Amino acid sequence: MGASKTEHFTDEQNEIATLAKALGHPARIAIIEYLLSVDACICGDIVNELPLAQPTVSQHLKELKNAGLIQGNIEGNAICYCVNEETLGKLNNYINHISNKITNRNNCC
Amino acid sequence: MGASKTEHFTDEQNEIATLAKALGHPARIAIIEYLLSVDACICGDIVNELPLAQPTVSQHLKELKNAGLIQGNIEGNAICYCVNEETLGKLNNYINHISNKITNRNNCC
DNA sequence: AATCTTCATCGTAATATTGCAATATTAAAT
DNA sequence: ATTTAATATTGCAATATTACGATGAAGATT
Repeated sequence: MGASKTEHFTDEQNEIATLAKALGHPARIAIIEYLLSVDACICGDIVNELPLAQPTVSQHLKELKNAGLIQGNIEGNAICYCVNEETLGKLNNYINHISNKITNRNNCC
Repeated sequence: MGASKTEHFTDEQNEIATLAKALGHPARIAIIEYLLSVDACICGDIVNELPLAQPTVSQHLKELKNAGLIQGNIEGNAICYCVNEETLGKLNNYINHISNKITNRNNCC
């Protein structure tokens, strides 16, 4: 198949899965880290930071954008990118939430 | 291609991407949520909780296991599953960490 | 021993992802 | 107007993922 049966799951489950999936590639993790490391919006030069060809980087940026994890602003010739605080915060809240639920009361594992 | 160029990224980037990828499917989010909701190790019956066939669930469990997000203990005929606190904690720490880095100082976005 | 239960694995089809070369687009610079 | 620079899109090949029926393996039940 290859297509997920998203209709059988809750909106939240699908939403979180989409965010996690968007972060499920080292290049995209690297992009997020880079955007955060410069602590500002980045116009261009993301391609130079990654060991991947320009179309590949562009594709990864697109996926991060689709998931809402980054935003891009057209700045004349270039495009300024930055991390979307709200979306990353949503994922953060979720992971925090489920992490706090772990108790492993009867720890068979 | 279809294969990620993992060798060009740091161990941490690859590790986090692997964890995120493992959570990048609603069924696997549902599995984690279910394991946490019962607040215990679950022997079997995960298949009954999901709208997917048994081999499919087994496959998803395998991926979660490979990523280290869950553990499975053989309990006679059945297998007891529970969430691996350490691994989920690692992802939680990471997301917390990068979330805290957001400042969007010159907010062009 | 034969059967049932539980879970994993195999095989396979459908689809998605990854990566890049080639090309297109758009705005700035000349 | 041409050229340059930055990014997106297209098209394609290689590989991965998702899903499930069929089958296998191993302990439990009868």
